[in-house]
Amino acid sequence: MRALLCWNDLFVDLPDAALDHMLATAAPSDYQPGDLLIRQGDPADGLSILTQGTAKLCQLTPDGHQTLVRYITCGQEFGLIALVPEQVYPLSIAAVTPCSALYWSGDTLVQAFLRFPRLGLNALRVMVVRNQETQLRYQELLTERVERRVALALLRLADQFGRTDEQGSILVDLPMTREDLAEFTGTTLFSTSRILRKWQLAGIIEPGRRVVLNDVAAIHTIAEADSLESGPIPCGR
Amino acid sequence: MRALLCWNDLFVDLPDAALDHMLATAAPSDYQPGDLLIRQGDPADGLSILTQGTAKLCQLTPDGHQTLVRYITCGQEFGLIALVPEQVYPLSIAAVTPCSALYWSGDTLVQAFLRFPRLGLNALRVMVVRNQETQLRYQELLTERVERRVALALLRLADQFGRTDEQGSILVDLPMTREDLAEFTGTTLFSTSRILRKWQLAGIIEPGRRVVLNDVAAIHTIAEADSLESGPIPCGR
DNA sequence: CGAGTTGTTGAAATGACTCAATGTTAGTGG
DNA sequence: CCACTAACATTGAGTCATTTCAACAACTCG
Repeated sequence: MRALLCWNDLFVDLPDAALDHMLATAAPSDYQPGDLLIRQGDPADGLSILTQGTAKLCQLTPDGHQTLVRYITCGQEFGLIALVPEQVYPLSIAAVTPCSALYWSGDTLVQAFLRFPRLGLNALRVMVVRNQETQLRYQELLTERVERRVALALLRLADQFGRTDEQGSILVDLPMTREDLAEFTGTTLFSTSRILRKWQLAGIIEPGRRVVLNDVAAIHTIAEADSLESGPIPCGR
Repeated sequence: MRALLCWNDLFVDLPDAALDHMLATAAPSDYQPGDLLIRQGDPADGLSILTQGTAKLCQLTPDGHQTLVRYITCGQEFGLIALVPEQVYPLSIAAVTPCSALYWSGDTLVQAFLRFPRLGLNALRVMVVRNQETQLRYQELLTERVERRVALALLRLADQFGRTDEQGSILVDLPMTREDLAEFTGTTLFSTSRILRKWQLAGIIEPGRRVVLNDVAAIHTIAEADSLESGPIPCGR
């Protein structure tokens, strides 16, 4: 169990006393697929760590647009915003597979942070890195076309959820609809469908609820350089 | 001088000893317009606080696209990434007006953070809030059209740099070209030019290197609801 | 005053979205 | 285990916002 905590950078290099304290003050809970671990708009009251399963972070814009911020898995924390007073969760988190989590209330946390300075430093590092990632995605959205963004998204998901098989193909082990992908990359389900289909015809991927990447190099190429337009598969045929 | 530190949420509620320690270990420096306070790609070696002037955070993408992340002014910190080992600055910071800054090296900082836990908590809060802002902008980019994004950008800049005059107009006191605005909102200088011109003809703003918002309410309307398309000014005429 | 930067504007090209119709898959209950 | 249903995926045609590119006008700063 203690090992579990160490999966998260939050708990790196903490004294045993701190880990014990954290474990002792944690409250466990379980969720079924579809359950909300966090509801957007609720007061941000605590931080959690996923100990099992996969969940997705969804954000609903004021005008009703749904966006998929990212997926989290075992060992990843959520709700750091509870460290800031008077805040509200800016997004919902929904279980994709059955999930378990450990929970700490905001007060417990602030106490722990003041008692174990290292914890604060770790949390800060986590947030700094996360913000950099957010910033990077922002930049991609700003400058890249849809096809490239989808490629980047698949690579990212492969990194997080990929299982390589004997043939070197990577299964992105995560049930995901075209619409999920669209919300994740900032496009429409029609566009993702078309793009995935094109890549399937090119033999680069096997589509389905769980995508298989047959030719990761090709996707890298798309993500970083030119699209397939100029390649062997004429567009729209 | 101590008051200066308190402008930043980093130093909220710190004991006097901590403030004194921070002041004692700070190194001051000055910059002329155009100077780089930080160069993208350099090793992230320290954190600073602007004590004077305005600077812009610019990020260059691998494919050579320039983006303008945000502006910072007096009291705002930059370089928190130096808290994470082995990092590189992900962006450049350039002085827009003459600037002064206080600087702390990464090592100094880590020591200070471990010695004054409250500092870590504060920094964490700053980063959590900043990440939320980044996330919000990401979402806007994902779901909003260019015109609305420009409106949102102007409102944000007015918030940060606005000086209200007798007539209730707001001067955004920040020299900014169309291209800056374009890099800031993720569009082209042509689009920002057209949009600003349209708003000028509608009497909503006075364009120039420093934009004046005559009718903030109208911009709010554009930012939140419908564009002017359906309004008194026919588009493209 | 003149050279370079910055801003404006039009026309054409286009990537992506919208919408509607149709096909496919997965999961449910008989 | 099969049939049925609802969710998901594909595809085409039409549209539109935005970009691109080119030409020119207006600043502004030595």
